[in-house]
Amino acid sequence: MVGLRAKGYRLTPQRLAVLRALVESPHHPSVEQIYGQVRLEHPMISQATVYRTVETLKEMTEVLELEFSGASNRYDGRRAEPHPHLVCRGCGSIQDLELPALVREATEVAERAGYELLGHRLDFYGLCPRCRGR
Amino acid sequence: MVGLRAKGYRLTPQRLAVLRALVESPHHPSVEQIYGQVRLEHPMISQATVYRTVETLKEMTEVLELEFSGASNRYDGRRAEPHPHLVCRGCGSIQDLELPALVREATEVAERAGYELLGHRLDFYGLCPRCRGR
DNA sequence: TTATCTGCAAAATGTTTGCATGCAC
DNA sequence: GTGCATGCAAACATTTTGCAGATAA
Repeated sequence: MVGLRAKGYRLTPQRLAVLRALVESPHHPSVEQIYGQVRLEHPMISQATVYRTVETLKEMTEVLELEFSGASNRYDGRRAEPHPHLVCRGCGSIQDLELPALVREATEVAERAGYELLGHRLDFYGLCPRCRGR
Repeated sequence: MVGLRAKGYRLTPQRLAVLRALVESPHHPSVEQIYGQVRLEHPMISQATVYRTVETLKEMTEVLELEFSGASNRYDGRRAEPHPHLVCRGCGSIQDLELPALVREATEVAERAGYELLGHRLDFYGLCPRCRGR
């Protein structure tokens, strides 16, 4: 699964648990949330291990990291290639968007500028329908 | 200038200096860099004041903040509305992009999802022409 | 067997805050 | 004169790291 072994990494129970938590959640969880989930079955795991595993998976391009300076980073274990998101400033929820034309067009522009493109961030911040009501 | 006074804020030398540093730099400086610049003329200013001023200007929609979790946030005092950027992972340089059609289209999509839109982030990460050579 | 991984605690980083003093108005 | 702003240092939040013991291969 995901080829940790194939790439020379050891397949530890902790890594499997973090990976499962990431793949099973559609909510773009933070390390804190992954930690809480994983601890249900691995009470002895440490946050440091979660941080390290997430970093490893990021290097393997198996998760996508969304950085937030004021708050915790969030992780997408379901779609590791960069893609657009809707981020609610009220409740912190994050949902995926499908905008393939946008991504394609944007990518072309960046490359035309002479950049070797490594990734992108196409995120929209606002209030989700639920949070608008308050 | 910029109407700090008009909005009920006091016009202090520190605030003016930070504002000037922001408007004069096209490099999307960090607080650290603004601090270094401002200190040339105000040796007694503190970093806390720069942080507080930048926060104030952000609330006034006079600067745009670009968050980076691993590194310092960067600030654009020349164009406060959200707009696309090219960010070099090698040297950290940031340059503005003009993609009005992209922004318009993207905005429509987000609003169609029922969001009250507050801002967005359309950034591209890669290696600039200079850094590609290394 | 052995190099990698883990848990723990401490450190590092960027940012925010409390408080006494200073200054814009 | 009054209250907002500043400087300083301490507090904060998140993430990273050093190290000794554990474990996958």
